[in-house]
Amino acid sequence: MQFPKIRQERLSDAIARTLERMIVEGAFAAGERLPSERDLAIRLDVSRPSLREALHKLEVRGLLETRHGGGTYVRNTLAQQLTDPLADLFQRHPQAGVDFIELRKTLDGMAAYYAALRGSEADRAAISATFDAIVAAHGLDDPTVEAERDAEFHIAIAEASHNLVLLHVVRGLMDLLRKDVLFNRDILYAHPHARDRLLEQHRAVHDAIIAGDAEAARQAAQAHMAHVEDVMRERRIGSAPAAVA
Amino acid sequence: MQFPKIRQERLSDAIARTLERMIVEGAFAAGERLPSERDLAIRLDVSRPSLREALHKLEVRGLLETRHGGGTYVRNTLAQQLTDPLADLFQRHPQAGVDFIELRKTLDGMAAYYAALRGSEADRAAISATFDAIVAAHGLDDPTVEAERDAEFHIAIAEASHNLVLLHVVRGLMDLLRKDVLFNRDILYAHPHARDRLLEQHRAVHDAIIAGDAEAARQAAQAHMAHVEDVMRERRIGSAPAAVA
DNA sequence: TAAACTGGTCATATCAGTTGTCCATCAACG
DNA sequence: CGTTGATGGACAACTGATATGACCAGTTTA
Repeated sequence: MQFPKIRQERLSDAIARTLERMIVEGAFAAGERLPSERDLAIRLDVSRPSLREALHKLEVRGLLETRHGGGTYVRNTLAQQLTDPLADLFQRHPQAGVDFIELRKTLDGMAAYYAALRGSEADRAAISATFDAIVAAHGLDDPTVEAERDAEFHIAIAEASHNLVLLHVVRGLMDLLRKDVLFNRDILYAHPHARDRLLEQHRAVHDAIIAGDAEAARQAAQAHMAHVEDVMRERRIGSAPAAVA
Repeated sequence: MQFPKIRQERLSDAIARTLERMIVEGAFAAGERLPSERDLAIRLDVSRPSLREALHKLEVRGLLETRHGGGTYVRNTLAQQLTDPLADLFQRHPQAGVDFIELRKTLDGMAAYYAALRGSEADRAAISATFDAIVAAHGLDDPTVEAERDAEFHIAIAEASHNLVLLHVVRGLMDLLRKDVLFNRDILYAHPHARDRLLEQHRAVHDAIIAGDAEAARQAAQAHMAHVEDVMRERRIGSAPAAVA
Protein backbone atom coordinates (compact mmCIF):
# COMPACT_ATOMS: atom_id res chain seq x y z
CA MET A 1 0.00 0.00 0.00
CA GLN A 2 1.16 3.45 -0.92
CA PHE A 3 1.69 5.89 1.96
CA PRO A 4 2.34 9.56 1.43
CA LYS A 5 5.31 10.94 3.29
CA ILE A 6 4.16 13.57 5.73
CA ARG A 7 5.91 16.86 5.16
CA GLN A 8 5.24 19.56 7.67
CA GLU A 9 5.21 22.97 6.10
CA ARG A 10 7.65 25.52 7.44
CA LEU A 11 6.06 28.58 8.99
CA SER A 12 7.92 30.85 6.60
CA ASP A 13 6.43 28.94 3.65
CA ALA A 14 2.93 29.37 5.04
CA ILE A 15 3.55 33.09 5.47
CA ALA A 16 4.94 33.38 1.95
CA ARG A 17 1.95 31.57 0.51
CA THR A 18 -0.47 33.84 2.35
CA LEU A 19 1.28 37.00 1.23
CA GLU A 20 1.48 35.73 -2.32
CA ARG A 21 -2.24 35.00 -2.34
CA MET A 22 -2.97 38.46 -0.97
CA ILE A 23 -0.83 40.02 -3.68
CA VAL A 24 -2.48 37.96 -6.41
CA GLU A 25 -5.93 38.81 -5.12
CA GLY A 26 -5.16 42.49 -5.30
CA ALA A 27 -4.71 43.34 -1.63
CA PHE A 28 -1.41 44.94 -2.69
CA ALA A 29 -0.99 46.49 -6.09
CA ALA A 30 2.19 46.38 -8.13
CA GLY A 31 4.55 49.12 -6.98
CA GLU A 32 2.76 49.45 -3.65
CA ARG A 33 4.72 49.33 -0.40
CA LEU A 34 3.81 46.64 2.07
CA PRO A 35 3.18 47.44 5.72
CA SER A 36 6.42 47.45 7.72
CA GLU A 37 7.90 44.17 8.86
CA ARG A 38 7.05 44.96 12.47
CA ASP A 39 3.47 45.80 11.53
CA LEU A 40 3.02 42.78 9.24
CA ALA A 41 4.41 40.45 11.88
CA ILE A 42 1.85 41.69 14.38
CA ARG A 43 -1.03 41.46 11.93
CA LEU A 44 -0.12 37.98 10.75
CA ASP A 45 0.59 36.99 14.35
CA VAL A 46 4.07 35.65 13.65
CA SER A 47 7.56 36.59 14.75
CA ARG A 48 9.59 39.08 12.77
CA PRO A 49 12.45 36.66 11.90
CA SER A 50 9.89 34.20 10.48
CA LEU A 51 8.22 36.96 8.49
CA ARG A 52 11.60 38.10 7.21
CA GLU A 53 12.42 34.59 6.10
CA ALA A 54 9.15 34.53 4.14
CA LEU A 55 9.72 37.95 2.62
CA HIS A 56 13.17 36.82 1.55
CA LYS A 57 11.67 33.82 -0.24
CA LEU A 58 9.23 36.03 -2.11
CA GLU A 59 12.03 38.41 -2.99
CA VAL A 60 14.15 35.57 -4.36
CA ARG A 61 11.22 34.62 -6.58
CA GLY A 62 10.94 38.17 -7.86
CA LEU A 63 7.59 39.00 -6.28
CA LEU A 64 8.94 41.59 -3.86
CA GLU A 65 11.83 43.94 -3.51
CA THR A 66 13.12 45.35 -0.26
CA ARG A 67 15.12 48.51 0.35
CA HIS A 68 17.19 48.84 3.49
CA GLY A 69 15.50 51.60 5.53
CA GLY A 70 13.01 52.20 2.71
CA GLY A 71 10.44 49.42 2.94
CA THR A 72 9.22 46.38 0.97
CA TYR A 73 7.56 46.82 -2.42
CA VAL A 74 5.46 44.63 -4.67
CA ARG A 75 7.04 44.05 -8.02
CA ASN A 76 5.19 43.63 -11.32
CA THR A 77 4.62 40.44 -13.32
CA LEU A 78 2.68 38.60 -10.67
CA ALA A 79 0.28 36.41 -12.63
CA GLN A 80 2.89 33.95 -13.75
CA GLN A 81 4.02 33.36 -10.19
CA LEU A 82 0.84 31.56 -9.26
CA THR A 83 1.04 28.18 -7.61
CA ASP A 84 -2.61 27.19 -7.48
CA PRO A 85 -2.86 23.53 -8.58
CA LEU A 86 -5.55 24.18 -11.15
CA ALA A 87 -3.60 27.11 -12.45
CA ASP A 88 -0.64 24.81 -12.70
CA LEU A 89 -2.76 22.46 -14.76
CA PHE A 90 -3.60 25.26 -17.13
CA GLN A 91 -0.01 26.29 -17.40
CA ARG A 92 1.23 22.78 -18.11
CA HIS A 93 -1.56 22.19 -20.64
CA PRO A 94 -1.83 25.00 -23.17
CA GLN A 95 -5.09 23.41 -24.40
CA ALA A 96 -6.73 23.89 -21.02
CA GLY A 97 -7.79 27.47 -21.68
CA VAL A 98 -9.96 26.36 -24.54
CA ASP A 99 -11.23 23.43 -22.47
CA PHE A 100 -12.24 25.90 -19.81
CA ILE A 101 -14.25 27.98 -22.22
CA GLU A 102 -15.83 24.85 -23.65
CA LEU A 103 -16.96 23.82 -20.18
CA ARG A 104 -18.21 27.30 -19.43
CA LYS A 105 -20.31 27.22 -22.58
CA THR A 106 -22.18 24.31 -21.06
CA LEU A 107 -22.27 25.64 -17.50
CA ASP A 108 -23.26 29.17 -18.48
CA GLY A 109 -25.91 27.79 -20.79
CA MET A 110 -27.31 25.78 -17.93
CA ALA A 111 -27.11 28.70 -15.54
CA ALA A 112 -28.93 31.01 -17.97
CA TYR A 113 -31.59 28.38 -18.60
CA TYR A 114 -32.40 27.90 -14.93
CA ALA A 115 -32.05 31.58 -14.13
CA ALA A 116 -34.76 32.31 -16.68
CA LEU A 117 -36.84 29.42 -15.31
CA ARG A 118 -36.47 30.06 -11.59
CA GLY A 119 -35.17 33.56 -11.11
CA SER A 120 -37.10 35.65 -8.61
CA GLU A 121 -37.81 39.36 -8.93
CA ALA A 122 -34.81 40.00 -6.73
CA ASP A 123 -32.66 37.81 -8.97
CA ARG A 124 -33.76 39.64 -12.08
CA ALA A 125 -33.08 42.93 -10.36
CA ALA A 126 -29.56 41.76 -9.47
CA ILE A 127 -28.92 40.56 -13.01
CA SER A 128 -30.18 43.85 -14.44
CA ALA A 129 -28.03 45.77 -12.02
CA THR A 130 -24.90 43.92 -13.06
CA PHE A 131 -25.82 44.31 -16.73
CA ASP A 132 -26.34 48.05 -16.23
CA ALA A 133 -22.89 48.13 -14.65
CA ILE A 134 -21.49 46.52 -17.80
CA VAL A 135 -23.18 49.15 -19.95
CA ALA A 136 -21.76 51.89 -17.75
CA ALA A 137 -18.28 50.36 -17.89
CA HIS A 138 -18.61 50.02 -21.67
CA GLY A 139 -18.18 53.75 -22.04
CA LEU A 140 -14.87 53.78 -20.20
CA ASP A 141 -11.45 53.62 -21.80
CA ASP A 142 -10.19 51.02 -19.37
CA PRO A 143 -11.46 47.61 -20.59
CA THR A 144 -10.59 45.84 -17.35
CA VAL A 145 -13.50 47.49 -15.56
CA GLU A 146 -15.92 46.05 -18.12
CA ALA A 147 -14.25 42.65 -17.77
CA GLU A 148 -14.78 42.73 -14.03
CA ARG A 149 -18.47 43.61 -14.44
CA ASP A 150 -18.65 40.71 -16.93
CA ALA A 151 -17.62 38.29 -14.18
CA GLU A 152 -20.16 39.76 -11.77
CA PHE A 153 -22.88 39.39 -14.41
CA HIS A 154 -22.18 35.68 -14.80
CA ILE A 155 -22.07 35.12 -11.05
CA ALA A 156 -25.43 36.85 -10.69
CA ILE A 157 -26.89 34.51 -13.31
CA ALA A 158 -25.47 31.47 -11.56
CA GLU A 159 -26.99 32.70 -8.32
CA ALA A 160 -30.36 33.12 -10.01
CA SER A 161 -30.26 29.49 -11.20
CA HIS A 162 -30.82 28.40 -7.59
CA ASN A 163 -28.53 25.44 -8.01
CA LEU A 164 -25.99 25.53 -5.19
CA VAL A 165 -23.57 23.07 -6.73
CA LEU A 166 -23.53 24.89 -10.05
CA LEU A 167 -22.96 28.17 -8.25
CA HIS A 168 -20.11 26.66 -6.28
CA VAL A 169 -18.39 25.34 -9.39
CA VAL A 170 -18.97 28.52 -11.41
CA ARG A 171 -17.67 30.67 -8.58
CA GLY A 172 -14.56 28.55 -8.35
CA LEU A 173 -13.92 28.84 -12.05
CA MET A 174 -14.67 32.56 -12.15
CA ASP A 175 -12.32 33.11 -9.22
CA LEU A 176 -9.64 31.42 -11.26
CA LEU A 177 -10.53 33.60 -14.24
CA ARG A 178 -10.28 36.67 -12.09
CA LYS A 179 -6.69 35.69 -11.35
CA ASP A 180 -6.01 35.98 -15.06
CA VAL A 181 -4.29 32.64 -15.32
CA LEU A 182 -6.34 31.36 -18.22
CA PHE A 183 -5.77 34.02 -20.78
CA ASN A 184 -5.24 37.69 -20.81
CA ARG A 185 -8.85 38.82 -20.77
CA ASP A 186 -7.81 42.29 -21.76
CA ILE A 187 -7.17 40.94 -25.25
CA LEU A 188 -10.83 40.07 -25.45
CA TYR A 189 -11.86 43.61 -24.56
CA ALA A 190 -9.02 45.41 -26.29
CA HIS A 191 -10.91 46.71 -29.34
CA PRO A 192 -14.06 48.85 -28.97
CA HIS A 193 -15.72 46.92 -31.81
CA ALA A 194 -15.03 43.65 -30.03
CA ARG A 195 -16.39 45.14 -26.86
CA ASP A 196 -19.52 46.25 -28.72
CA ARG A 197 -20.04 42.67 -29.84
CA LEU A 198 -19.64 41.29 -26.34
CA LEU A 199 -22.06 43.87 -25.00
CA GLU A 200 -24.70 42.81 -27.54
CA GLN A 201 -24.25 39.20 -26.53
CA HIS A 202 -24.60 40.06 -22.87
CA ARG A 203 -27.70 42.07 -23.70
CA ALA A 204 -29.23 39.06 -25.45
CA VAL A 205 -28.59 36.86 -22.42
CA HIS A 206 -29.98 39.50 -20.09
CA ASP A 207 -33.12 40.10 -22.15
CA ALA A 208 -33.90 36.39 -22.45
CA ILE A 209 -33.56 35.84 -18.70
CA ILE A 210 -35.70 38.87 -17.86
CA ALA A 211 -38.32 37.65 -20.34
CA GLY A 212 -38.31 34.23 -18.65
CA ASP A 213 -37.41 32.48 -21.91
CA ALA A 214 -35.24 29.62 -20.65
CA GLU A 215 -34.28 28.12 -24.00
CA ALA A 216 -33.47 31.52 -25.51
CA ALA A 217 -31.34 32.32 -22.47
CA ARG A 218 -29.44 29.10 -22.88
CA GLN A 219 -28.90 29.71 -26.59
CA ALA A 220 -27.70 33.26 -25.99
CA ALA A 221 -25.30 32.23 -23.24
CA GLN A 222 -23.88 29.44 -25.36
CA ALA A 223 -23.59 31.70 -28.41
CA HIS A 224 -21.70 34.18 -26.27
CA MET A 225 -19.24 31.57 -25.04
CA ALA A 226 -18.91 30.11 -28.54
CA HIS A 227 -17.83 33.54 -29.72
CA VAL A 228 -15.30 33.78 -26.89
CA GLU A 229 -14.08 30.33 -27.84
CA ASP A 230 -13.58 31.45 -31.46
CA VAL A 231 -11.61 34.48 -30.35
CA MET A 232 -9.53 32.22 -28.14
CA ARG A 233 -8.70 29.96 -31.05
CA GLU A 234 -7.87 32.90 -33.32
CA ARG A 235 -5.60 34.41 -30.72
CA ARG A 236 -3.77 31.16 -30.21
CA ILE A 237 -2.82 30.80 -33.85
CA GLY A 238 0.67 32.23 -34.25
CA SER A 239 0.99 33.00 -30.55
CA ALA A 240 3.23 31.33 -28.00
CA PRO A 241 1.09 29.92 -25.17
CA ALA A 242 2.94 32.06 -22.65
CA ALA A 243 1.97 35.19 -24.54
CA VAL A 244 -1.66 34.33 -24.04
CA ALA A 245 -1.93 32.31 -20.84
CA MET B 1 -7.04 45.86 5.64
CA GLN B 2 -7.91 42.41 6.86
CA PHE B 3 -5.00 40.08 7.54
CA PRO B 4 -5.46 36.41 8.31
CA LYS B 5 -3.62 35.15 11.36
CA ILE B 6 -1.09 32.54 10.34
CA ARG B 7 -1.61 29.27 12.16
CA GLN B 8 0.99 26.63 11.65
CA GLU B 9 -0.44 23.14 11.69
CA ARG B 10 0.95 20.71 14.21
CA LEU B 11 2.61 17.65 12.74
CA SER B 12 0.23 15.37 14.61
CA ASP B 13 -2.73 17.16 13.01
CA ALA B 14 -1.28 16.69 9.56
CA ILE B 15 -0.76 13.00 10.28
CA ALA B 16 -4.29 12.66 11.61
CA ARG B 17 -5.72 14.37 8.54
CA THR B 18 -3.78 12.07 6.21
CA LEU B 19 -4.87 8.93 8.03
CA GLU B 20 -8.46 10.11 8.11
CA ARG B 21 -8.39 10.74 4.36
CA MET B 22 -6.94 7.29 3.75
CA ILE B 23 -9.65 5.72 5.88
CA VAL B 24 -12.41 7.67 4.14
CA GLU B 25 -11.00 6.80 0.74
CA GLY B 26 -11.10 3.13 1.59
CA ALA B 27 -7.42 2.40 2.11
CA PHE B 28 -8.51 0.84 5.42
CA ALA B 29 -11.88 -0.76 5.80
CA ALA B 30 -14.00 -0.66 8.94
CA GLY B 31 -12.80 -3.30 11.37
CA GLU B 32 -9.43 -3.58 9.66
CA ARG B 33 -6.24 -3.35 11.67
CA LEU B 34 -3.82 -0.61 10.77
CA PRO B 35 -0.13 -1.32 10.24
CA SER B 36 1.79 -1.20 13.52
CA GLU B 37 2.83 2.12 14.95
CA ARG B 38 6.48 1.44 14.18
CA ASP B 39 5.62 0.49 10.61
CA LEU B 40 3.27 3.44 10.05
CA ALA B 41 5.82 5.87 11.45
CA ILE B 42 8.38 4.64 8.97
CA ARG B 43 6.01 4.73 6.02
CA LEU B 44 4.72 8.21 6.85
CA ASP B 45 8.29 9.29 7.61
CA VAL B 46 7.48 10.70 11.04
CA SER B 47 8.54 9.86 14.56
CA ARG B 48 6.59 7.35 16.61
CA PRO B 49 5.59 9.82 19.39
CA SER B 50 4.17 12.19 16.75
CA LEU B 51 2.29 9.34 15.10
CA ARG B 52 0.97 8.24 18.49
CA GLU B 53 -0.26 11.73 19.19
CA ALA B 54 -2.17 11.66 15.88
CA LEU B 55 -3.61 8.22 16.49
CA HIS B 56 -4.78 9.38 19.89
CA LYS B 57 -6.62 12.30 18.30
CA LEU B 58 -8.39 9.99 15.88
CA GLU B 59 -9.25 7.64 18.71
CA VAL B 60 -10.74 10.48 20.74
CA ARG B 61 -12.93 11.32 17.74
CA GLY B 62 -14.11 7.74 17.50
CA LEU B 63 -12.44 6.88 14.21
CA LEU B 64 -9.98 4.39 15.67
CA GLU B 65 -9.64 2.11 18.62
CA THR B 66 -6.36 0.79 20.01
CA ARG B 67 -5.74 -2.31 22.09
CA HIS B 68 -2.63 -2.52 24.21
CA GLY B 69 -0.49 -5.23 22.54
CA GLY B 70 -3.25 -6.00 20.08
CA GLY B 71 -3.03 -3.26 17.45
CA THR B 72 -5.03 -0.31 16.15
CA TYR B 73 -8.39 -0.83 14.43
CA VAL B 74 -10.66 1.25 12.24
CA ARG B 75 -14.06 1.79 13.71
CA ASN B 76 -17.35 2.04 11.81
CA THR B 77 -19.49 5.13 11.10
CA LEU B 78 -16.87 7.09 9.22
CA ALA B 79 -18.87 9.07 6.67
CA GLN B 80 -20.19 11.57 9.15
CA GLN B 81 -16.70 12.41 10.27
CA LEU B 82 -15.97 14.20 7.04
CA THR B 83 -14.80 17.75 7.09
CA ASP B 84 -14.61 18.50 3.42
CA PRO B 85 -16.08 21.98 2.84
CA LEU B 86 -18.25 20.91 -0.06
CA ALA B 87 -19.56 18.03 1.97
CA ASP B 88 -20.40 20.52 4.66
CA LEU B 89 -22.35 22.50 2.10
CA PHE B 90 -24.36 19.45 1.18
CA GLN B 91 -25.07 18.64 4.77
CA ARG B 92 -26.24 22.14 5.57
CA HIS B 93 -28.40 22.33 2.43
CA PRO B 94 -30.68 19.34 1.99
CA GLN B 95 -31.50 20.63 -1.52
CA ALA B 96 -27.88 20.29 -2.61
CA GLY B 97 -28.16 16.63 -3.50
CA VAL B 98 -30.72 17.38 -6.15
CA ASP B 99 -28.67 20.36 -7.31
CA PHE B 100 -25.73 18.04 -7.72
CA ILE B 101 -27.65 15.64 -9.90
CA GLU B 102 -29.04 18.53 -11.92
CA LEU B 103 -25.50 19.76 -12.59
CA ARG B 104 -24.33 16.28 -13.43
CA LYS B 105 -27.12 15.96 -15.97
CA THR B 106 -25.51 18.83 -17.83
CA LEU B 107 -21.91 17.79 -17.24
CA ASP B 108 -22.46 14.12 -18.07
CA GLY B 109 -24.41 15.12 -21.17
CA MET B 110 -21.51 17.26 -22.28
CA ALA B 111 -18.99 14.54 -21.45
CA ALA B 112 -20.94 11.93 -23.41
CA TYR B 113 -21.29 14.30 -26.35
CA TYR B 114 -17.59 15.00 -26.63
CA ALA B 115 -16.62 11.43 -25.84
CA ALA B 116 -18.67 10.31 -28.83
CA LEU B 117 -17.18 13.12 -30.90
CA ARG B 118 -13.52 12.82 -29.93
CA GLY B 119 -13.03 9.46 -28.27
CA SER B 120 -10.11 7.43 -29.62
CA GLU B 121 -10.07 3.66 -30.06
CA ALA B 122 -8.35 3.42 -26.71
CA ASP B 123 -11.03 5.60 -25.12
CA ARG B 124 -13.82 3.45 -26.53
CA ALA B 125 -12.03 0.35 -25.31
CA ALA B 126 -11.77 1.84 -21.82
CA ILE B 127 -15.45 2.82 -21.81
CA SER B 128 -16.45 -0.65 -23.00
CA ALA B 129 -14.27 -2.23 -20.33
CA THR B 130 -15.91 -0.23 -17.56
CA PHE B 131 -19.35 -0.95 -18.99
CA ASP B 132 -18.55 -4.68 -19.12
CA ALA B 133 -17.53 -4.39 -15.47
CA ILE B 134 -20.97 -2.92 -14.71
CA VAL B 135 -22.65 -5.83 -16.48
CA ALA B 136 -20.52 -8.29 -14.51
CA ALA B 137 -21.34 -6.53 -11.25
CA HIS B 138 -25.02 -6.51 -12.17
CA GLY B 139 -25.21 -10.21 -11.51
CA LEU B 140 -23.93 -9.84 -7.96
CA ASP B 141 -26.08 -9.57 -4.87
CA ASP B 142 -24.05 -6.69 -3.48
CA PRO B 143 -25.25 -3.49 -5.19
CA THR B 144 -22.31 -1.42 -3.99
CA VAL B 145 -19.99 -3.14 -6.44
CA GLU B 146 -22.19 -2.07 -9.34
CA ALA B 147 -22.36 1.45 -7.94
CA GLU B 148 -18.57 1.62 -7.89
CA ARG B 149 -18.34 0.44 -11.50
CA ASP B 150 -20.93 3.13 -12.31
CA ALA B 151 -18.54 5.82 -11.09
CA GLU B 152 -15.67 4.35 -13.10
CA PHE B 153 -17.86 4.31 -16.21
CA HIS B 154 -18.61 8.03 -15.88
CA ILE B 155 -14.96 8.87 -15.25
CA ALA B 156 -13.94 6.94 -18.36
CA ILE B 157 -16.44 8.94 -20.39
CA ALA B 158 -15.14 12.22 -18.98
CA GLU B 159 -11.62 11.14 -19.88
CA ALA B 160 -12.73 10.34 -23.43
CA SER B 161 -14.16 13.86 -23.82
CA HIS B 162 -10.57 15.20 -23.90
CA ASN B 163 -11.53 18.27 -21.97
CA LEU B 164 -9.17 18.58 -19.03
CA VAL B 165 -11.24 21.09 -17.08
CA LEU B 166 -14.40 19.03 -17.39
CA LEU B 167 -12.50 15.93 -16.29
CA HIS B 168 -11.11 17.80 -13.31
CA VAL B 169 -14.54 18.99 -12.20
CA VAL B 170 -16.23 15.64 -12.81
CA ARG B 171 -13.48 13.81 -10.93
CA GLY B 172 -13.89 16.14 -8.00
CA LEU B 173 -17.63 15.64 -7.91
CA MET B 174 -17.37 11.86 -8.36
CA ASP B 175 -14.83 11.71 -5.56
CA LEU B 176 -17.34 13.44 -3.37
CA LEU B 177 -20.01 11.02 -4.51
CA ARG B 178 -17.75 8.13 -3.68
CA LYS B 179 -17.61 9.43 -0.11
CA ASP B 180 -21.36 8.91 0.07
CA VAL B 181 -22.08 12.34 1.43
CA LEU B 182 -24.68 13.24 -1.18
CA PHE B 183 -27.14 10.48 -0.78
CA ASN B 184 -27.03 6.85 -0.02
CA ARG B 185 -26.42 5.48 -3.48
CA ASP B 186 -27.32 2.02 -2.31
CA ILE B 187 -30.96 3.14 -2.33
CA LEU B 188 -30.64 3.70 -6.05
CA TYR B 189 -29.37 0.16 -6.58
CA ALA B 190 -31.43 -1.52 -3.89
CA HIS B 191 -34.01 -3.24 -6.10
CA PRO B 192 -33.00 -5.58 -8.95
CA HIS B 193 -35.65 -4.01 -11.19
CA ALA B 194 -34.25 -0.56 -10.51
CA ARG B 195 -30.79 -1.88 -11.24
CA ASP B 196 -32.04 -3.36 -14.52
CA ARG B 197 -33.30 0.06 -15.52
CA LEU B 198 -30.02 1.75 -14.68
CA LEU B 199 -28.15 -0.91 -16.65
CA GLU B 200 -30.28 -0.24 -19.72
CA GLN B 201 -29.60 3.46 -19.44
CA HIS B 202 -25.88 2.86 -19.14
CA ARG B 203 -26.05 0.58 -22.14
CA ALA B 204 -27.75 3.31 -24.19
CA VAL B 205 -25.00 5.76 -23.26
CA HIS B 206 -22.31 3.23 -24.06
CA ASP B 207 -23.80 2.24 -27.42
CA ALA B 208 -24.22 5.86 -28.55
CA ILE B 209 -20.62 6.69 -27.68
CA ILE B 210 -19.23 3.60 -29.39
CA ALA B 211 -21.34 4.44 -32.46
CA GLY B 212 -19.90 7.96 -32.44
CA ASP B 213 -23.37 9.52 -32.26
CA ALA B 214 -22.65 12.62 -30.17
CA GLU B 215 -26.20 13.92 -29.87
CA ALA B 216 -27.61 10.51 -29.01
CA ALA B 217 -24.92 10.10 -26.38
CA ARG B 218 -25.83 13.42 -24.83
CA GLN B 219 -29.53 12.54 -24.84
CA ALA B 220 -28.89 9.14 -23.27
CA ALA B 221 -26.64 10.55 -20.56
CA GLN B 222 -29.13 13.28 -19.72
CA ALA B 223 -32.04 10.83 -19.71
CA HIS B 224 -30.07 8.66 -17.32
CA MET B 225 -29.41 11.53 -14.93
CA ALA B 226 -33.03 12.73 -15.27
CA HIS B 227 -34.13 9.31 -14.08
CA VAL B 228 -31.72 9.48 -11.14
CA GLU B 229 -33.09 12.92 -10.39
CA ASP B 230 -36.65 11.58 -10.35
CA VAL B 231 -35.70 8.79 -7.99
CA MET B 232 -33.96 11.36 -5.79
CA ARG B 233 -37.12 13.45 -5.62
CA GLU B 234 -39.29 10.43 -4.87
CA ARG B 235 -37.01 9.32 -2.10
CA ARG B 236 -36.99 12.76 -0.54
CA ILE B 237 -40.76 12.93 -0.20
CA GLY B 238 -41.60 11.76 3.32
CA SER B 239 -37.95 11.24 4.23
CA ALA B 240 -35.87 13.20 6.68
CA PRO B 241 -32.80 14.63 4.91
CA ALA B 242 -30.49 12.82 7.29
CA ALA B 243 -31.99 9.50 6.31
CA VAL B 244 -31.00 10.16 2.73
CA ALA B 245 -27.92 12.38 2.83
C1' DT C 1 5.29 -21.57 26.92
C1' DA C 2 8.50 -18.59 24.96
C1' DA C 3 9.43 -15.47 21.43
C1' DA C 4 7.87 -11.94 18.64
C1' DC C 5 4.93 -8.24 17.91
C1' DT C 6 2.04 -4.87 19.57
C1' DG C 7 0.88 -0.50 22.35
C1' DG C 8 2.59 2.65 26.25
C1' DT C 9 5.96 5.70 28.39
C1' DC C 10 9.77 8.74 28.85
C1' DA C 11 14.64 10.90 28.98
C1' DT C 12 17.51 13.30 25.98
C1' DA C 13 18.87 15.67 21.78
C1' DT C 14 17.79 18.46 17.88
C1' DC C 15 15.34 21.76 15.31
C1' DA C 16 12.02 25.50 14.35
C1' DG C 17 10.20 29.58 15.89
C1' DT C 18 9.78 33.57 19.33
C1' DT C 19 11.41 37.29 22.11
C1' DG C 20 14.19 41.00 22.70
C1' DT C 21 17.85 43.91 21.50
C1' DC C 22 20.92 46.44 18.75
C1' DC C 23 22.94 48.22 14.24
C1' DA C 24 22.64 50.42 9.52
C1' DT C 25 20.09 52.96 6.10
C1' DC C 26 16.68 56.05 4.47
C1' DA C 27 13.06 59.54 4.61
C1' DA C 28 10.82 63.38 6.64
C1' DC C 29 10.88 67.53 9.14
C1' DG C 30 12.52 71.68 11.39
C1' DC D 1 21.89 70.31 6.72
C1' DG D 2 21.25 67.89 10.98
C1' DT D 3 18.17 65.35 13.79
C1' DT D 4 14.61 62.21 14.55
C1' DG D 5 11.75 58.52 13.44
C1' DA D 6 10.81 54.71 10.57
C1' DT D 7 12.52 51.26 7.97
C1' DG D 8 15.33 46.85 6.95
C1' DG D 9 19.22 43.73 8.77
C1' DA D 10 21.22 40.69 12.15
C1' DC D 11 21.60 37.72 16.07
C1' DA D 12 21.79 35.72 21.03
C1' DA D 13 18.94 33.45 24.25
C1' DC D 14 14.91 31.05 25.17
C1' DT D 15 10.78 28.09 24.41
C1' DG D 16 8.12 24.63 22.28
C1' DA D 17 7.72 20.93 18.91
C1' DT D 18 9.59 16.88 17.08
C1' DA D 19 12.93 12.99 16.72
C1' DT D 20 15.86 9.41 18.63
C1' DG D 21 16.47 5.66 21.42
C1' DA D 22 15.45 2.70 25.13
C1' DC D 23 12.59 0.18 28.07
C1' DC D 24 8.08 -1.72 30.06
C1' DA D 25 3.45 -4.10 29.71
C1' DG D 26 0.00 -6.73 27.13
C1' DT D 27 -1.26 -9.74 23.28
C1' DT D 28 -0.54 -12.95 19.60
C1' DT D 29 1.72 -16.60 17.32
C1' DA D 30 4.55 -20.53 16.56
